[in-house]
Amino acid sequence: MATGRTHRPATRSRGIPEATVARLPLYLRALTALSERSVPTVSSEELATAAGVNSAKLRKDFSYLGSYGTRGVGYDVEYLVYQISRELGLTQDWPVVIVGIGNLGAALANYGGFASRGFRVAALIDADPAMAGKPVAGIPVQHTDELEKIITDNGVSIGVIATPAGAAQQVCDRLVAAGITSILNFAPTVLSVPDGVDVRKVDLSIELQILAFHEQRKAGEEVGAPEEVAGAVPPPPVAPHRAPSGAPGADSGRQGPDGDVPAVMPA
Amino acid sequence: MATGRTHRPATRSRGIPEATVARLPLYLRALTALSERSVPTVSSEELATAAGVNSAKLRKDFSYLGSYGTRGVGYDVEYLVYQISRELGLTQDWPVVIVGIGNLGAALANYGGFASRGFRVAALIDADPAMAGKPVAGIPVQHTDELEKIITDNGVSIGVIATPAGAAQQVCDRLVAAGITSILNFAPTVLSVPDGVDVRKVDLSIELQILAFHEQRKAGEEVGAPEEVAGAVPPPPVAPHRAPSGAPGADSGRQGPDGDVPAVMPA
DNA sequence: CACTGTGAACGTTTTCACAGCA
DNA sequence: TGCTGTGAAAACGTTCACAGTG
Repeated sequence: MATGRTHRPATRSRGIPEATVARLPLYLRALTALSERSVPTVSSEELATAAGVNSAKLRKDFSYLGSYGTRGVGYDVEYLVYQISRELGLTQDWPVVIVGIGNLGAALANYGGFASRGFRVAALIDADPAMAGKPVAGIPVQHTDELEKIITDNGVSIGVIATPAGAAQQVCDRLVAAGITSILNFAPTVLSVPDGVDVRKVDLSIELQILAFHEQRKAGEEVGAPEEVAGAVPPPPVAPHRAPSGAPGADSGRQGPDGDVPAVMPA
Repeated sequence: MATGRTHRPATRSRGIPEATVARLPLYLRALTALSERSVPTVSSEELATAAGVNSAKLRKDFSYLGSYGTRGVGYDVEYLVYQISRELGLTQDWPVVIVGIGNLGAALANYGGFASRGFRVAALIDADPAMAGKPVAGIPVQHTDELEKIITDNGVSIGVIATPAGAAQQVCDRLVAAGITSILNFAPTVLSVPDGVDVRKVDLSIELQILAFHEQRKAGEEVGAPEEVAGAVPPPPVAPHRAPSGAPGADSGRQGPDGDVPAVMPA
């Protein structure tokens, strides 16, 4: 999952559950595809399949938005596209700044999926003076010094952080001070932000680690017993006090420099 | 959240909850940072703060792994690093292939966070013959024709898909046929895979859409009433049958070509 | 009749609060 | 005393199953 919120505990008013909100973009994607193929209506069953969920869940989700379907028929594709877009706030366009134009930042700048939804890359910002002025995805990179001015002048409220981990909190603080209230963080760090600022994070290596966990499980099962993989390692029995110093493999491939830092490339 | 599983409904045996598994990498990252600063022990409170969760959750999570702490003291950093690494399967190294070497694929290939955990980029694969042989991040790109051979020869079980959406399912099928059992999907499509294959997805534009939703909420609240933003749009009252054709703004910025497809660049 | 919309059952995750131990 | 480990409660999310309706 890749999800770090910062939210008032109980959302007041006609609250749509977080889990539902997180699936709306999925439905929207599936609906957009249907719309392009000029399909006029879908059943919850069909749409659910296209979105990779089950139909009960989809219907429950839609029930939070209102009654947009027709019993016996299904949902009108165009109408639903519109309703979901509106609910997600995609009927307006959102200027976005990307900070940290390394490999990842550049990839994000070039990513077509942003523009096709309501997002517009308003500026690219990097700390490296040598990058200043260089165009990436047709947009000239600007220096970090300009950060506050860029945000104010363009009325930007969403920022993307693609810097190395070491720079992320500092960049975050400046973004927030400049008026940003939503942050998408690609740097492998926990950002601390004041109340009222939303942070979502995407951590590439975390996703792989979760896969590795399940992969390991599978490997274990193949052998037969769901037992600890035989010949693994002697886990220090009770008191772990001084145990670690000798824990075999504990330090194996864990090279010191590099550790957590690199987001992709020093920005 | 970026999360698409394919799992046996109820995990048998000493099952660690999915939610806990998803947080282990977070704890590991925080612990690794402490380890590098030679901090010997942490309390659940400190570690929780560093990982961005609350301490009750962290202690519950750890309780699924076993009793690795010392009451009145806390957790031994090195020992916990080892235990969590082992639980996640990071004490072995995992060869990984990346398919689709566009901007994003290249960024992933260069990403330091993979190597620093147990992951090794075993091969880069792209459909473009012109890319074949070109080194990216020091690794020569190989042509898709070699896909099956690469996977078999290297015993790869984890694949990363960074192709455009249109190619993703096809690539996925070949990966699975070749023996891959875990996939990290960056293409904005739902992949269908047989049982026993895990898929996790990361969709950059979905994350932004979720932020936009909350951002819109904030904007609405500022004005005062948690009511529908005034002067929004006339939602067709009851029967939505023919409504969409005229739904204002429904087709606003939604340019036809581009729609869902571009993962970043035609691989 | 085929479908949506939804209460109610169920399962999972989070949080609370405290007993138990070093 | 200061912490962990954990039952029990509460919150949240999913699934079931069917009543309601175009």
